This record gives sequence, structure tokens and C-alpha cells, in this order.
Amino acid sequence: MKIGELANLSGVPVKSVRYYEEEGILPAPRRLENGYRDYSKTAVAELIFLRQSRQFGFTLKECRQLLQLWRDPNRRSAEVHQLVIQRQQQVERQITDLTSMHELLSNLLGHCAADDSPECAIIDSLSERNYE
Amino acid sequence: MKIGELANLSGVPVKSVRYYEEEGILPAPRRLENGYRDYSKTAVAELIFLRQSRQFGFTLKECRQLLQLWRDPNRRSAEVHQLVIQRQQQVERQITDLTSMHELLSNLLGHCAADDSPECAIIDSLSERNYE
DNA sequence: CTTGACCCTCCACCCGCTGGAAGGTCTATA
DNA sequence: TATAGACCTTCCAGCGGGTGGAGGGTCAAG
Repeated sequence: MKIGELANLSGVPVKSVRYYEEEGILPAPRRLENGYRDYSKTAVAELIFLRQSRQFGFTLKECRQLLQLWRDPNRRSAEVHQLVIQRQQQVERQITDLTSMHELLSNLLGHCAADDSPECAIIDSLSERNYE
Repeated sequence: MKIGELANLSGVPVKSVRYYEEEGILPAPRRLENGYRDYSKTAVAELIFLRQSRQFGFTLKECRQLLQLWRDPNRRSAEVHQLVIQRQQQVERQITDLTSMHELLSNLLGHCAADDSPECAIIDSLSERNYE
């Protein structure tokens, strides 16, 4: 199968497929006589796995590890678990940070008249030298 | 004042100050006879404002707008308010997305034995063609 | 014989910096 | 006076994770 079909079946753009190959995340496929890349069904599965992993916010580096575990019939599921735990903790941190940011933004908004006058508590607040 | 002192007073790295100038977010300062950049107190205030805005997750483009409003004595506070509202909505979206991601990760983790065996519900789950 | 849909490689760009090379300038000290 | 060290300058490269486009080759249908 050529790269276009692979892209269709996996839901990963052609450009990204070539990028993943370049980055060594996917193995270079064999080539047809005319130089076109020729993929097997395995590649479809790998790319679906990759796409899903990316959707969970794993970096390409982490995806590479996950993919290696995916390929390895002797993997220890604890290793996979560990990677996912790490990712989850990162997500938790991000949520915490964004939540406090949201609160701060609410505070700012609460003190702004939001009218035609130039007085603006938001501007004033952002001018203060906090958290240095 | 030279760029190092400005950096110290504002809490913005020297490299970033030059970058902001290059990007047209900060005006180019006058130069000393030896070619060194020479800043006024205003620059300190601008950079503090910029740093705070960045901490709230505004892009540099948005920071440029905010800074223009900051400088403009005839600004309408409604404009500032609008930018902040937009940012807050973005934060809300991010939190929503991360929260559902967190939930999905929890599901994955719940079904994984996390031991020495290769069977792994996480791997299986990531291999499925969901949400296509 | 041409059109259009593919495919190829290579280079540039996005954002928001950060690091480093290679060099100039200024002050303090031996 | 020489030199060390702390500054400052410009320019170029790289991060992650792609995306867009130029400039070309290949193939099947009409």
C-alpha cells in the first residue's frame, strides 16, 4: 500500500508519516520500483497506535517508547503503566496550573469596568511586580 | 540603564528582551556611544507588564495588543476586558480537554495489571481505532 | 497527448525563546 | 601596562511537532 492509502486508513497525514520515519519513530518501509514507499498492514496498526498516543498528549519520544513496548511480545505491562502514570501526573499538574490561572483571570475581570473609560484594573494589576 | 540591569529589574532574561525588540513588541531603545542599548524606567515597567501578561498565557501577539492598550491613555477598558475574556475562555477549553484526557488515562490505568506479564489493556486500548 | 492525482525530496516557516560562537568594551587588580 | 572577568554586540542554530510549498517524477483515464 502507498503512503496515501496508509494515511487514509490510519488517520495520520502523509506529511506526518514521512516525518515520523525521518525521526526514526517508524521504520523506513521498502520501496516500489518507482521509489514510492510501500507499506504493510502493520504500518496501519502502528500509525493508529501512534495517533492515539499523541491524542493522549504523549511526546514523540514517549510515543517511540510506547511503540517499542507495543512491538515487544516480552514487554512488562508495568513499564507501560509507568509511562501512563507519568503522563497522567503531568496532566494533573497542567490542570492545577490552568485552574489557578483561571481564578486569577476571574479576579482581574471582576475589577474591570469594561466600558469606554481608560481606567482599567486589569492593566493596573498586570503592571504590578508580583511573584518576582 | 543597560540591558543587564533592565533584565534584573524586570525579571525578563536579556535574550528575551532583545527578542521582543526584534519582534517589534518593544521599541528599539537609544544606544550609548559604544553601541550598548540604553533603557529608561518606562522599559522596566513595560517588561514587567509583558512578563505578567505572558504568565497569564497570552501569546506575544496578544501581549503586543495589551501593551498598546497599556500605553494608550485613551484606551477603552472594554477592549482590555475583551482580550482577557477570550483568554479565560481558552483556559476553560484547555481545562475541559485536559480533564477528559485525565479521565481517559484513569480508565486505561484501571485496566492494566502493571506486572511482569506482557498482556496490557493500555496497549490494547491504544491500538483501537477510536474517534476517527 | 494531456490532465489530474498521486508520489518524491528538500527547504522554509510557525512560536517563544535559548545557547553558543566570535568579537567589542569597560573596570579592577597585579 | 597587561590581563582577567563581566559586561555588551551580532548572527546562526536548535527545540517540538509538524505544515506548506517548490520543483520534479509516475501513472491511469479520457
